[in-house]
Amino acid sequence: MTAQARSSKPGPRRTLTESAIMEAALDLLDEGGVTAASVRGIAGRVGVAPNAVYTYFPDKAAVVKAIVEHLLGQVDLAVFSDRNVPWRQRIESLALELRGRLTAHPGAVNLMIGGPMDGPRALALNEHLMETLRDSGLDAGEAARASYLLIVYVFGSIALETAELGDKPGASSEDERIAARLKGFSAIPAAGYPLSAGATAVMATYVSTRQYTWGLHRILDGIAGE
Amino acid sequence: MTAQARSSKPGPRRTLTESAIMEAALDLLDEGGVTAASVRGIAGRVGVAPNAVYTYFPDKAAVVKAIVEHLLGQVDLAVFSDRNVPWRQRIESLALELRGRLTAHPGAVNLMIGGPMDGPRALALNEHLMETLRDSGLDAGEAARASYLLIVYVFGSIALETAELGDKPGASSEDERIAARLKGFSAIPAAGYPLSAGATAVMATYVSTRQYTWGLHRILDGIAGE
DNA sequence: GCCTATTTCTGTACGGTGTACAAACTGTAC
DNA sequence: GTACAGTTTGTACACCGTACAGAAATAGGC
Repeated sequence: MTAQARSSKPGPRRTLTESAIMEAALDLLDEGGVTAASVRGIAGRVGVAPNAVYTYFPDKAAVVKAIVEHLLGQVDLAVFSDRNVPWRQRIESLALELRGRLTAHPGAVNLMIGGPMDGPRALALNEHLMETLRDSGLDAGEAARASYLLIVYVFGSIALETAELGDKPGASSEDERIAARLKGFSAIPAAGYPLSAGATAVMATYVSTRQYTWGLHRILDGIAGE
Repeated sequence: MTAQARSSKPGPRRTLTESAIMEAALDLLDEGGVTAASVRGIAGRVGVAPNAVYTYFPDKAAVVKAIVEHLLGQVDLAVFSDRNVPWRQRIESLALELRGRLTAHPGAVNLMIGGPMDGPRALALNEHLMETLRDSGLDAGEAARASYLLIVYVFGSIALETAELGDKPGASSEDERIAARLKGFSAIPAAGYPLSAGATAVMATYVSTRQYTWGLHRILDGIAGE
């Protein structure tokens, strides 16, 4: 409200910002998984004492929360609000976009599962999903349940797929993740792994976008076909 | 092979067993969540020095793994192998049984998500799911994908539902968990929460078995209806 | 009977974590 | 120049998982 609002505060030239901390944390998360993203590690990467972080965030959980919200914020919800596009296609786009954004940072996804997803971005995403489901002709109750189902599927699959690999650095692309997942499943033929008979094959399919999309279609079939 | 195989080893009278450690850990998990289930806490509950645990388990991860396998072992797979029962009904029973067993120990479920589920019991469960899906008339590839979808749903929903509450003690029954979940969502009317319009309502539905079953039916509809 | 081998448990310690507290520093405003 | 306020650091605490050496206790061989 006062006229003289600018960068005119006492104190030393600040070498730290919220975004610098978040970037460093996300880098560490991508490189070394959840174990690498310690407060000391974050501060060290920015070249600062560990406690300096607490000037900008009340605790480590707040840093995590900010990163999660940042990632969810990269999903442009406006694109999926076009009511000329059929609702199934809108949901599918959203699910694939979300998967793409989040599996690029497996370590961050691992952190999501631990804490509550109750930030503004997470709630907005939920809200949008509800809105789209309303266009499907479902009543409010069914739309709420379908939203639950879809959220479980989208986040559940990402969670299960990245949980095992979240702590291992360097497995960012889908191919690398599939390779890492297949390692240790000797019963699986090198090529065409989804067709193997045993449970090991199922474990291996966890990481394939193809399976993900198939499952999404089956869910949408189930929702629409009633 | 030798005839004199009995309890005839030197050493002091053991006050510790694998199962005593696992029981103490599970108790702490139920009471105080993952943070309470520390090695020091486990040992303290049994009345022993922390390092004594390492006589029976190589590390803490092994304790967790043993607990997970123990819980999965409580699910009697033989009951679901009756081929006279329709495959959909068999899968539904399995999913509900699993949910019941696991949501009784939210803290343990939280631990499951972190580590790989590659123990004998987990693989057997997978195998059984595959087998049942084969009876549905799907080919091997589709059965594998459907298995993926179902595993994601069953474990994903449990994971998402219990992640937030896993660290909070005393929320073991479904009613308590719903109450805890609803706390903080002021926009939700006290009764009939699934019908509220906003995303908060969807968040609240996470904990209801009704939603869980509804989603399961929609998935089975999607799988069967093609 | 003692002696010895073997197993279980304890004492202590190391490096790691998140974080609280007070002091030191660095800049702006008067 | 002096006072003030915001930023960063030094130090410390309680906790974590766990490695290592030694003590306690019991079995079998003589």
